[in-house]
Amino acid sequence: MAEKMVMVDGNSLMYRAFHALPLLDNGEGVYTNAVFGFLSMLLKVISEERPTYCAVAFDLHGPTFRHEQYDAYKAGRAPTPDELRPQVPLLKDCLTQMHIPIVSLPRYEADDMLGTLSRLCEEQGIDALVITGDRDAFQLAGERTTILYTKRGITDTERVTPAFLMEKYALTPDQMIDLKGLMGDSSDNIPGVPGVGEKTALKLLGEHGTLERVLETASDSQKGKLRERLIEFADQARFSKVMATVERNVPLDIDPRACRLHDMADALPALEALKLKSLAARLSALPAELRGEAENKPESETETDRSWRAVEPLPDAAALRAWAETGPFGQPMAVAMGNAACSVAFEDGRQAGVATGGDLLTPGLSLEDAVRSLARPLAEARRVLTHDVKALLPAFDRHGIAPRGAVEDVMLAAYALSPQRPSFALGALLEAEGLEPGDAATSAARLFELAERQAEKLKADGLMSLYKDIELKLAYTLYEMEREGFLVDEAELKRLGEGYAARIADLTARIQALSGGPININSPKQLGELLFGKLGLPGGRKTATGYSTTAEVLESLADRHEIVPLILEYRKYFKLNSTYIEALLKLRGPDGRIHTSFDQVGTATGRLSSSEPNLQNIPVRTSEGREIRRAFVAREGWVLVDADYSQIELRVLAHMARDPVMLDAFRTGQDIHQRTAAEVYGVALEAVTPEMRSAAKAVNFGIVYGISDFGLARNINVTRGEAAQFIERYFERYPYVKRFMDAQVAEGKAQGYVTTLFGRRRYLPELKSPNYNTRSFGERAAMNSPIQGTAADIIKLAMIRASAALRAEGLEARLILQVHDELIVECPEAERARVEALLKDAMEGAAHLDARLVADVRSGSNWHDCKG
DNA sequence: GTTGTCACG
DNA sequence: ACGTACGTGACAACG
Repeated sequence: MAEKMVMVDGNSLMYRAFHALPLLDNGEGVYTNAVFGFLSMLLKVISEERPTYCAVAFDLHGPTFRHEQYDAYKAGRAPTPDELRPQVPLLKDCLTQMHIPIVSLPRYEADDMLGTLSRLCEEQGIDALVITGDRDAFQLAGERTTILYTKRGITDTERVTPAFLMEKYALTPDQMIDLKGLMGDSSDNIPGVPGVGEKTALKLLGEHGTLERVLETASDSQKGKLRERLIEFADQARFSKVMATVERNVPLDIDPRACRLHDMADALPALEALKLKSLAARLSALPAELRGEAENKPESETETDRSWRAVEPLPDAAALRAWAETGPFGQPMAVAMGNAACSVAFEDGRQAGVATGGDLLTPGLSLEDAVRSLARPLAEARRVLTHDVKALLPAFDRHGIAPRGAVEDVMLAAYALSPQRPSFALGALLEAEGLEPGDAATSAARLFELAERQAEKLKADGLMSLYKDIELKLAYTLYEMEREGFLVDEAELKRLGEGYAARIADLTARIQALSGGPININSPKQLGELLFGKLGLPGGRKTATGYSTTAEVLESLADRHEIVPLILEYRKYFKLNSTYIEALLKLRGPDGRIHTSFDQVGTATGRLSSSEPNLQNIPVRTSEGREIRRAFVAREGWVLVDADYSQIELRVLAHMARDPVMLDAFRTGQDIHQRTAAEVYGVALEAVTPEMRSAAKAVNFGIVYGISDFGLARNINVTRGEAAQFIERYFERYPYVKRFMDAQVAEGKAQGYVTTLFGRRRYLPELKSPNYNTRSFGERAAMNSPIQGTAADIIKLAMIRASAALRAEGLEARLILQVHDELIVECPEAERARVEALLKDAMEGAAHLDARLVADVRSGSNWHDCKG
């Protein structure tokens, strides 16, 4: 049977309890009726439902994301009665004593927190029971989520499930939102459509399914007063639906599994102090396992805290080996290893460290020596702590070391905790956790302490899974990809290079002739002087040092002088030759393959980067550049299988914003840019012209980047005013997207960071900057990072899945490259069909979004031919 | 080492 | 009144 979690809307249940019971007091004028009613109900549910986990969510006062746009909201809310208000802290104190987590987040309602917690439960296979007197929560009902709705008082309850809703209203949980959007809700000050009540709304939804469809079809399928109202109040209805939608992606720092019931009896003194004796008795009467006594503690409290004692630097390799292999204090228990140092810890808590490699404290001991010396403890230790495990794996491989114990990586942990650090060097990470970095050996020994401190933070911030299930696992896959490399056809590369060189020589001669003197075309300074000085072309001063000569500027001047197109062409070929042909030839290894390095801790958003060479920016956009991909080949008898996600960022956006229009476009397999054009221009899909689609596509990109009218205007060559109108129209058609973007910025400001679907954080101090530009940048990053970062999380999961699946199937196929939304596998011709299917499945199944993931797969003998 | 430019998603 | 699309890495030029 699945585990169960009980989660309570604290404000709602307290309010119900307060009104259901007479004003009890403890004999000293302290009212306790709401506390009593609340806890009474909670104990009853716990004893009947026998949950493993429990949490209570409270609203904080002040405006919330969902209602802040609507001034009337605050006015409509009845003030908390004077007799109730002081009971809130009393109750919270009791809950704290019972070790039941209290969940609160500024600017979010309890509903949103419960929506998020129940979603987390669903994802982790936990049944959720939501206790609330708020019908808004009905939309949360699902396969694993049941609402225990307190109808009147606190004893009269209803179990609300999807089946219940279907029977009672003939609606799905999602349609409950549409219902409220149409009929409104006076208690929440949601306007809905005037004149449309429950009856009419149910009838309309029965006919058309969604609020959007009801409104779209109103002019055709309705008549009279209703038709007019639906048309007149369409926007109000859409807005009402937005307000009625419970947010299920609130950035909670708490995980269901951290809410395990334990030691509830600790609250007995607090209950007795409030003279709530009968509650105390009922609590004591609960079966011990429900009170969570003994072994039932949450993970964080069951793990034994090890304290690592004195560091004893070792003199040399021989001594290290002696320590490691004979173990003067017993068997090694853990080994800590970085690029410049390693240390060994023993059962009795003693440990020793030694430096290796570059900053030699121990002359003559290389990383290689250290790994060899430590082969046995590395293989057998219960725990191997590393700094940058990917960099250590080659040495592990060379010495046949496959650790039996858990391998950890403090660098990856640090990245999960906070991706933008000045340095990921071990010393810097120690300092970041308040530890003194010493010499290399001392630092290595302190890896133990560092890892403990990081683990606490990872748990507290809900980042443990991101670190262990994504980053740590991915490091191995990346190592294999780097080792595998990408075969490059040298002859093809040289052939292409000769062609480019000829074009460059020809263009250089013609440009020199036209310029009337020698000029280094690669010098922006000389080029600016020629174009805007000698030739007198109109140049807008753009850079700090002189005229701008970017392709954008030159293109606008292309018709003014015949030299300009030649310069553009020269630039293109020069770039291709120097950055790609020449660099790739230099970096080809003895095996004829290019082994890029993936940086796993280099970006602010969670993406990877690639360097020496960067294989993530091999040309593709122009046909001349794309030719370079012909040189990236599969070995004889093998093929490349290349799969890329279709519109992953917009799908992520549709999912995170839960935008019904965008989700509909993806669910029905529409061309998303075409659909956007139809929405924004207000025309039928078939009436969208290529120009309209192209503009809409630019807006979609802009949205993902954190749009500004200026940026959009520059990109699609319209005035700023026109761009602003475009954006306004867009947000009218996609109000959920608007709400999502506003929420990201607000959340970033309130918390200091924004998060991806998998909890990855990006801290954005820029949001608090007094400087407009800095702050604006922060706002755009707040909108973009959750999207770009979630897409990055997803493809990382896909890589782990694909790599594991290839191995499990016993295939020779190997993943060799990732380009943000694209994965490339090299495999024997005979495996092609299986690999194509496997790769597609691994990518599409990496996450379950409301807009499902789609990956397009192609194969060929070279990278160029893998494109349609 | 910084700047300008341009390749990619 | 301000001045920007998000995220990267590599090259040549120039101080």
